[in-house]
Amino acid sequence: MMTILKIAELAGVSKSTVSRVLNNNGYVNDETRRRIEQIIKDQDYTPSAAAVSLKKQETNTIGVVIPEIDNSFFGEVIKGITEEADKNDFSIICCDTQNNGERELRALRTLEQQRVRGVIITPALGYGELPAVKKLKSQLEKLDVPIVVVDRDFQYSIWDTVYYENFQSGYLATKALIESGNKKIGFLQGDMNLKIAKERFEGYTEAMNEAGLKINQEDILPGNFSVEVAYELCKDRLGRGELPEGLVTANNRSSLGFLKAATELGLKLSEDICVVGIDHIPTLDILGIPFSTVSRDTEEMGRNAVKLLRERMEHPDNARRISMIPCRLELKGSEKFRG
Amino acid sequence: MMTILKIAELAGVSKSTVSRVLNNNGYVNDETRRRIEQIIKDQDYTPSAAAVSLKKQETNTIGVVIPEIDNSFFGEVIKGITEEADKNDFSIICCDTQNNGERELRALRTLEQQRVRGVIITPALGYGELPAVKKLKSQLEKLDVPIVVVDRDFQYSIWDTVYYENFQSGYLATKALIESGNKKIGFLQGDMNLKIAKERFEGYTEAMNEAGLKINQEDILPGNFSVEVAYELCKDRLGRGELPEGLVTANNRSSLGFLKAATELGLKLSEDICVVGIDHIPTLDILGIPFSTVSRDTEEMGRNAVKLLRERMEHPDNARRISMIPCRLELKGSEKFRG
DNA sequence: TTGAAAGCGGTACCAG
DNA sequence: CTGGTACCGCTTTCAA
Repeated sequence: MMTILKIAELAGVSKSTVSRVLNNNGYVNDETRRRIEQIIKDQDYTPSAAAVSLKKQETNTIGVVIPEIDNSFFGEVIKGITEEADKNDFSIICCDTQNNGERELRALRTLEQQRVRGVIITPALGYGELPAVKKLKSQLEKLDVPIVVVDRDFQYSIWDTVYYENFQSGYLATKALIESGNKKIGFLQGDMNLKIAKERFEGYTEAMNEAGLKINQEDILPGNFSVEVAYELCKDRLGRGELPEGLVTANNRSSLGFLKAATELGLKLSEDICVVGIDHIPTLDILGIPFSTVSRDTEEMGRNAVKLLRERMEHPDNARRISMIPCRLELKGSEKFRG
Repeated sequence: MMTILKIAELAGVSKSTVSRVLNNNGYVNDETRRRIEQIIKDQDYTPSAAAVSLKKQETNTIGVVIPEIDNSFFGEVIKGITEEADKNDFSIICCDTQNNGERELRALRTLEQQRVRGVIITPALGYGELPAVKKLKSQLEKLDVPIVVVDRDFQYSIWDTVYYENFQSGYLATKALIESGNKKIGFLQGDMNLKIAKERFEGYTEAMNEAGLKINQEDILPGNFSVEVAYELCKDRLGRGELPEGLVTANNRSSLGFLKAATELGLKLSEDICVVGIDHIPTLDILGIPFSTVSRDTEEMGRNAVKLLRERMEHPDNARRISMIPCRLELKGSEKFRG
């Protein structure tokens, strides 16, 4: 393995000089510089990140802690993160927690060992219980580096956050159904331990109240953002009794669970039931399945997370910032009955 | 920041002793060990990966270079990788290339700086041209660490590989259509610069020949594994002339492009055309859309990649190994006409 | 059973 | 403009 010393010897200079060339600081004779650069290139030398970090007491690595890397939503977020990180010469250490709190804590420990320069995290689910929240919070604080929380805010969070207009998304989705003439409208909830789930639901409530519409308790389905539970709830509820005319689903997984149940029950969108989902589902768009949603720019969430991190590195004492990602209605027809 | 020295001082011993405790090697008095362990725990100390790597001349980091992190296929692969890496205390540095050869080379350079212990890579597309292949190959060789190539093998590759039964997948998909009574069967190709695309197509050819069926050139669509091109080709071909009875699509993206075109053209599966896709599409399964595929265990591909890497680390001189991921037919009905 | 010391590959200060 | 040197945090050998 090449080292700075070997390069120096090949060039007949000291390693100080090579270091100056590498970092492009301090004075170096033009001719010498060229010669050294040539040797570096010939030898295809690149300095050891470990040595640099150790000396500088600072890495160029940021840790990313994600709950479901196989969920396309997070795939898109990571795409945005890597894109922006690339631009700033940051490397990404990627940890998937599968929504498991213990794996999450282990991931943070790994990132601590790596002395990452900052952390981007979407907390695992299940932080309804106070002790777990506190544990997470103290782990994050202990890292003592900039933190950006993405998508899922949590109780007592004190960090920069890339957040979503959750209330607004629930509100707009509901309103779209109302304006299409639906009156009996239900809501398939997310995990109500999470703020994002509560806010989306509140948006729904607000829209209903505003329109003077009654909320039927049996049409409020207590999901948890997973496909499976959404499916079970819908299969049960939509299989009996008087159906709601319209339904708002709390996220992309919930939408899929609903669609699966509806398909199995033979319910047709815009004929038997109307629906607006929160979060788009790329595959449905590709298939041309008309599924109305409230959408957002997911990659932008990733890019903004890195930007917030960088700004925090530069200005540690600035006030906490929240990058609010807007929601936009994308109506495809499933919000209203046909004809 | 805590260091081993501070821990040593707190414990009233030398850092050598603390090191022995940390690494659990060498003799340490039981009482002393307990005391040190307690202090480590109290201080929540964890050693700096940079310092350890520098001294040991070895990291516990593996680099992952992926072409489309927002493709659920690769999301699943990464899930498998992180899962298995976790078990072995490896950290993952994750690079997304978006199928861009230059970003790929940049990624490898980053991994070189990081002195990763091994690399798992699915090469970007576009390695039809020899110079690009050679460049990639020499970059990989230069790293001088174990390499595992996943999914896309490439010319002159000399590394351990997690590969797929591509020929077999094309063969089985085609055979399923044939056995369901289809005779005029087309193939929507992948990027024929890639071996995986050629082999899938050869499987199709073989099955057709074996059955004594004629291949119509106009039903061979020159796709490139992307949704867009698949869509354009299908929209064009299926919009005119005598339709093929059956079609095999070369990967998940191709299948989506086909489905989009079919939907737009109003073609119904099992009524107007039959189809078997290579690679499953989770969303379709969830939706209960009957779409027959030849599938594989994607997460297993990721896990096996890490396993191959580990074995190569232990036995650098073993012969090259290929972990062949089997394909299995999952018929949902779209392979045959109804009634 | 423990400690002292060298050294991993860089950076940065200071002297020349 | 260049070189010598100390040091970052840790492991490992050697001596005690």
